[in-house]
Amino acid sequence: MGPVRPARTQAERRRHTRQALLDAVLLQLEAGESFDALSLRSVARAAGVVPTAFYRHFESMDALGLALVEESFRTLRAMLRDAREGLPPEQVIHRSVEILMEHVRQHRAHFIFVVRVGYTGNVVLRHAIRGEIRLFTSELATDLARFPVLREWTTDDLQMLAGLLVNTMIATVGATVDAPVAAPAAEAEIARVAEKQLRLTMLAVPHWRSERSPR
Amino acid sequence: MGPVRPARTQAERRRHTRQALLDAVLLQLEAGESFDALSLRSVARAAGVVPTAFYRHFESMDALGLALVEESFRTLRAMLRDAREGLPPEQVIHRSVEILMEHVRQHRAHFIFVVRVGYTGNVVLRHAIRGEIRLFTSELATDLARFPVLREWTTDDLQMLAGLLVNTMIATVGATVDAPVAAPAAEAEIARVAEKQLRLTMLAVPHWRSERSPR
DNA sequence: CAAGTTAGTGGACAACTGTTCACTCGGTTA
DNA sequence: TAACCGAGTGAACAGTTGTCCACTAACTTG
Repeated sequence: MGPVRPARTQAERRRHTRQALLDAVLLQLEAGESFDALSLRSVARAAGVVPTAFYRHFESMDALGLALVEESFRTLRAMLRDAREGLPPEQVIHRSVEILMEHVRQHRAHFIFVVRVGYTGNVVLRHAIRGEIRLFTSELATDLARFPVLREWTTDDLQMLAGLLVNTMIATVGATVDAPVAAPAAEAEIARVAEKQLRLTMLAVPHWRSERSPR
Repeated sequence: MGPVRPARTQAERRRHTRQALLDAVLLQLEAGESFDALSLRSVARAAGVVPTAFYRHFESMDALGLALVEESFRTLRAMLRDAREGLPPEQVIHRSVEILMEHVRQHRAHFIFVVRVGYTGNVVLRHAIRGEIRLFTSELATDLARFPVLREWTTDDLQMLAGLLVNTMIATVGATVDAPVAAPAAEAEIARVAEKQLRLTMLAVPHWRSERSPR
């Protein structure tokens, strides 16, 4: 069965174990562990590496967590990009939910990480994630501004609307990753509700009058 | 300064330490710790009791957590009750948000517990909390059914709407307990956004046509 | 008041934790 | 090729953890 050490160059080897550490955490999260309950040692062990080797890559579990925040939000932004283009103006909502569910299925661990750790006790990670979510919301607000109905909305109102939509998304993701893996019926039900909620929200848009610019 | 052992009867004494254990957890949560990172020993220590005494009251940290779920949702239901009565039909929304913020201020630890642990790795606690939230949502749906505009809505649609409102509440609570304690400006801003979001949501209500009963 | 019950004690246990240190040994570079 | 560098090793550390056990002493009950 040949040598099992495929990483030849030193840089390759480094990248490889680093990723093994990150993946080890994601795997344990997916298995139901809580991030703050993970020990450096268990992570190293799961990555097939001795505890001391951990420090060659991250100075602490927090640092590793921050790396995961980056990695996860790369995924989230890719999703937003997918949603941005190729959205038939009718059924924007239906397609958006489809795209969301699709991404959750494909990057389950990343979404679990964001949705779980974003509410954890760990202050530094929680704030990092909440900050990224704020950014994410702002990006969505900018996207929304392109819709004709929303063209005259104030930035403040757009943020408020984007926040509402993101809340719904987060709750949807939370429900999805909580449901058993690959349970199409449960997923479909969750998607159905999410779609209704988004439809209802958007239904209000034409009737909104901001207090701030009441003209 | 007299004797510091005010619990005379055995039952009193028991109740007293039990509550001390619960409060110790709430306090540590409020201080930023994660529930799954709390150790039985640290809790006992903070309650001023030896580790073995813990077992006289709870067989595990999970059991203690479940007790906290109960305690917390007693608070939440009290809030719902407060909101149910004495809501001037105009400004229902404004008052609801006020009541919510008021309760969060007064029972901060309980809300922190629900909002944090409801997303934690700990499966049994997470499910317990999510179950309670579902119940809570259903109660809200029932309440909503009393509003004239919603009288003809299907139960399914009412649940969907209640879910949307509860999502907004949860997000609002999350933001509030994340903000520094007693920061009126930050709180006011959060309340302002929440109110807008609820207003927007309710704005859609008169225009909603369910797919299911399209008459 | 004597016997019984029980909340809380204190010591011990093996297991696990984060971090340190001196080390090996293969890829990199001068 | 020789010196170097750095990813990963392995042993050791002091501290903490959950749980077990025999114990005490104060409240309760016959």
